[in-house]
Amino acid sequence: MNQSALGKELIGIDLFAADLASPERKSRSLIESVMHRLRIEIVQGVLSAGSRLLIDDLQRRFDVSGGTVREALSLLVSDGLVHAKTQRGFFVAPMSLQDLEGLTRTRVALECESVRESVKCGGSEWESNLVAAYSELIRSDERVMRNPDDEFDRWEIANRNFHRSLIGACSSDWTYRFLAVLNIHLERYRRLTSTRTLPERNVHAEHELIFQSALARDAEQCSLLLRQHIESSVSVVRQFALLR
Amino acid sequence: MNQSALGKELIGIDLFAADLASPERKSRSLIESVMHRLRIEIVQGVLSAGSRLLIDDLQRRFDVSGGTVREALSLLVSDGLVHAKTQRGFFVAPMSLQDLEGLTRTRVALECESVRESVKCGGSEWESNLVAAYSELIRSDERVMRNPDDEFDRWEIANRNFHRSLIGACSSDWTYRFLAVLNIHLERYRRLTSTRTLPERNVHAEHELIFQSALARDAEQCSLLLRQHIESSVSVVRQFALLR
DNA sequence: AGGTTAACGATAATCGATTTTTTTGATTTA
DNA sequence: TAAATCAAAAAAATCGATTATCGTTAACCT
Repeated sequence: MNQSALGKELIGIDLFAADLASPERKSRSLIESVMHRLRIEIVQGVLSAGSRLLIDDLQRRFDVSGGTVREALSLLVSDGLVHAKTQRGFFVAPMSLQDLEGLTRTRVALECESVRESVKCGGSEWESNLVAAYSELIRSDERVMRNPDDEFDRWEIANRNFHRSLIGACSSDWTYRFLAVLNIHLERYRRLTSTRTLPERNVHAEHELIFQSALARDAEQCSLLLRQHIESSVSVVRQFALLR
Repeated sequence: MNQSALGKELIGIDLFAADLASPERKSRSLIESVMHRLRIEIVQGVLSAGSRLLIDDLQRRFDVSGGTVREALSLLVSDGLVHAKTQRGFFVAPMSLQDLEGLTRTRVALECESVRESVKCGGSEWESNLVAAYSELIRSDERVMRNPDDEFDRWEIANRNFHRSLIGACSSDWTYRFLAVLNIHLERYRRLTSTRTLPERNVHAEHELIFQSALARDAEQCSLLLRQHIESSVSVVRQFALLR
């Protein structure tokens, strides 16, 4: 990665959406630990969208003081998973079809523009990273076909890495940051479609076309395919008719 | 505005970058008040980029408890003005040329894509809002020529409103949110070019062309002009050669 | 009955003190 | 000299208790 540090040691928004539960995420403080646990519970839907986050409850549940809970929640406001209203507490960010569409449109804007730039100005390092990420994704594709339950999480990581390396050449820390936020929210919607079965539509084929157009340095084509790829994954979720 | 509430009452990121000091910003809690004051000091450079934010100092300076300061700082992590590192405190977000470029690239991606959509699908409401915002901007242009010092802040607001109404038809809450974050950071860079004199290059003419192409429903042209407009405003700041 | 106020329980906000952790600077050791 | 050690000093993290605010219900008045 040619990126600057992007403050791996900074706390706040989560840059590694997919591997939420990865083991090496050792928390160095109670605040961080509570923040992390809350994030998982929100993304997984244990704490349901829109519901209130009562300090007292959480304080008891996590066996920490109120202040610690409040600070963890305040930090979670960063990635928009938690909303805060003055004098009336914290809430899990609500979900809605409108929100999902906004999420997607914004992702399209950022990711498609970035891939255009990357394809144009990506060097050999970008190219080899991309190739590596793609072949890892294919391998993961096969594995996940064989036994979906065990491999799904790893497939998601491979998928995310592929998307990241597509835009790896040109995007800024800010773009990364925002895409990370969008991703963690999108993951929340994906988990709503409970069944972790692999999508019926041929994601695999879509990836292949995107990959090839990137290598062929066809920026416009690549961007277009990527847009369709992203947008079509919405319609899958949309079928579940989220209310509001 | 056709937007959903976008939680005006939510605290966290600041959606009204320009009118930081506007009077009706009554804070309903100490946390909010401290957060607000800190935000102003950071954007204005009173607290310099990269510097440490010591709890003890701030606690004394604002005459509140440490916990209150910590929570205010944690909330400021949302809009990236404050960085937090576990067990070693809070910092003012650093500034660098690279950061400025990333900020700009990301803004271009979001704003240009949004304007494309808006120009395509904007209805009469969008159009009349745009016309209103533009004419207000012209009026502000004139006023600010006459006496720059007094009117500058108001011009910035008019300018921001013009940009917002350009993309008003189609963009999502997420896009708004991100653009607000980018804007407040860009404002920090603008203030670095101390002199609040109006830009030499003809911003006025650029705005006019953008406005006209929007009304003419020439999405591509409008997007292109907007891109150039945004990018050229960077080079102004760039001259000041921020180090690091 | 309709609306206003009063009181109370629940919850958020805030503080001051205490405990950990990091940083610093002097001293020792290889 | 450079690295390692260790003991304050500084700062962050955390807690438990207190205070302020909100929402709801009950009493009250015309």
